[in-house]
Amino acid sequence: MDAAQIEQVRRFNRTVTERVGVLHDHYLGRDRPVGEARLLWEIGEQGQDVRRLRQRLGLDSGYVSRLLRSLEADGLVTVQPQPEDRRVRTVRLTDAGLAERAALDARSDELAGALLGPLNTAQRARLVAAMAEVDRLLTAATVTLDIVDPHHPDARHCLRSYYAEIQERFETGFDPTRSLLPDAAELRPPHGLLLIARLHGEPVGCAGLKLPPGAPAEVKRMWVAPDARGLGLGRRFLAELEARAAKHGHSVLRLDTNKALTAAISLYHSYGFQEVAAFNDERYAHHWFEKRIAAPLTTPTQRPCPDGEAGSVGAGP
Amino acid sequence: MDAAQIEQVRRFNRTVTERVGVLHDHYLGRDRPVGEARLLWEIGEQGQDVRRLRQRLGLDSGYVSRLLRSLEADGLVTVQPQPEDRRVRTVRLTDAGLAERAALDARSDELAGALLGPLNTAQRARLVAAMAEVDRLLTAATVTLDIVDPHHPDARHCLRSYYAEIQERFETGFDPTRSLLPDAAELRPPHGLLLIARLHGEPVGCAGLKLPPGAPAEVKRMWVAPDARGLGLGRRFLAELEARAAKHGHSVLRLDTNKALTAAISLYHSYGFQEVAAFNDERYAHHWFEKRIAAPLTTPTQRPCPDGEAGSVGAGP
DNA sequence: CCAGTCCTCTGACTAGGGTCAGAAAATGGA
DNA sequence: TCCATTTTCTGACCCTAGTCAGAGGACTGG
Repeated sequence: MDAAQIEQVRRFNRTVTERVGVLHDHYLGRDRPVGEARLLWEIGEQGQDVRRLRQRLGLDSGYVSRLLRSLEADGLVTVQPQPEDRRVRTVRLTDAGLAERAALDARSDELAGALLGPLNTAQRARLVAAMAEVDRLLTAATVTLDIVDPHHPDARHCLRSYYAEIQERFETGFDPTRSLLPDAAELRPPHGLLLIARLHGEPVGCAGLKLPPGAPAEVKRMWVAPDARGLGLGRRFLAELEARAAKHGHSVLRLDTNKALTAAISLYHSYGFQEVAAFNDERYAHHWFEKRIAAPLTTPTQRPCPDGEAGSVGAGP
Repeated sequence: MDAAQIEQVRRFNRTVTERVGVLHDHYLGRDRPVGEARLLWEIGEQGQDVRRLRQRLGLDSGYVSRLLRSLEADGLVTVQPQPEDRRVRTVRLTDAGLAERAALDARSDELAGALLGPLNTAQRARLVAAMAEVDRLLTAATVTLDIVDPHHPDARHCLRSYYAEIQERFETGFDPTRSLLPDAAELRPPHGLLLIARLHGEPVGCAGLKLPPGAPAEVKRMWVAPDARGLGLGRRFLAELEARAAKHGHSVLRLDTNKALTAAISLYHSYGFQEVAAFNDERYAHHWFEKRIAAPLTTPTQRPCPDGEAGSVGAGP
């Protein structure tokens, strides 16, 4: 991270907050305070629990309540207790609310149009491409990795999605009972661990690590949600797992995988794994990989890793 | 401008306002209201007139005054009337103010670092490159073109800079008295016009157009400030002049230029000009160009123009 | 069935950021 | 000289966005 990079980022921040920020307030805050507009937007067409709204926007419960009352007074929303749990209340947009939200939507489009407007066709295409890149990388930077218990709801969500995906993608389908599935205890300290990637609090990927004493560490059940692919998450998982395996004194990391997972296979290659002979008799595996790993040097989360990127459905079941 | 582009711009806006915006307030608003911080920053190390501050930040005079008083109370600035015009007051940072500004600067660096921090080396490089592109194009989009009188201070500034630059770049130097200089009347309606490009209110380029009745329109004195090159301004000038010439009923646009201005020459080629035989005896010209132009179809400022980009020192004296 | 917890709401309060209408001083042109 | 204009300052306001401390209804485990 050199001074020129820092300088460029700062210039970017200035330009963007000026240009986008000003237009943002101008277009979106036209009739309605920004807080209400944000809330109206977040409620969505389906409606939302107040609790979730608070969580997603990171707002004080009192504040949300007040905003909702204001929207209710304008006839834009209705708030009703949930039948199953009458403490939780659900907000729904009325027809007027839906119309208002649509207007907001149109204004967001206008705003975007105002940014592109003064440019010619080629410049527009370049701007949009660069924005996509910035967007993708900034999003990637907000993904957090945490160790969670395999029974945590987020973990279960990811593992279920993982099984569903490989069941569909493996040529032979996938039957969990015929695979060498690690049970939860194997992915729970001290025998191993399970990482969950979260984006804005939502689980978007998982990766397990087995740490058998006296044997190579093993990557298991690496999966990245379709929405979160292209963010370099697979690589980041591998880097994190490698660092953690090293910290536990392992000098070899290995994994097996199915031939259908081509993106994962090329990730393993590019990340420095070597294909080796089968080291287990997993019936769904076609490839076995191994990588020698070094003693830990820097903190795991900050450690840079080699360049490149790859799809992210991952290490064998 | 299609729906997918709009959608991407909106996604960009969301991500950026979230990520940059949140960090911005977190880092910069730490001890001090954002308004004061902005002002402190804008005063700069040299000091500033209150009037200019107000102008540049687009703030109410009362508000600025209040902010200044608050900074003064904290011992960060001193405000003194200008000797020449005692209505205008000049703000200068005290030593404490300079220190505070430096601290602010450091925090801006931290902020930029926080954006890059979670990424690996390759990702950082890509993010910075994409940010530079977005920055450049958004900046380009904020440049305005206006017709001004050749005697307007901004026009004089550009023309002076233009002469200074060609004097330096022409192999033989440049002596205005030996060139076919159009006088001010030729670049003033109805005989012609002079466009000034402005970025944040500062003049950053000019381009003149002669509209002799019954003869081809002629581009004169096209110049773009060094800071503003690479924004596609040269091309934009040409497109604007072409549209205006067409609107005045001209069907040919021509210009002459010096061989030292290579970037300009390639711009003319790529914009669709054909090199032709000398149509005047300008002693500083080596190349003469001509382009057939069409009747106007759409509004001049929004009309898209062919792709590409080029440097922008321009059409002959 | 009851004690503790969860969820939402209410009232009271704050800071920031900004607008508006003059007032006062300085200047410039007729 | 006098009057209009420019520039800054002051006081009186406003709204938004939020925080904090309870109150009270609804649920849950023992």
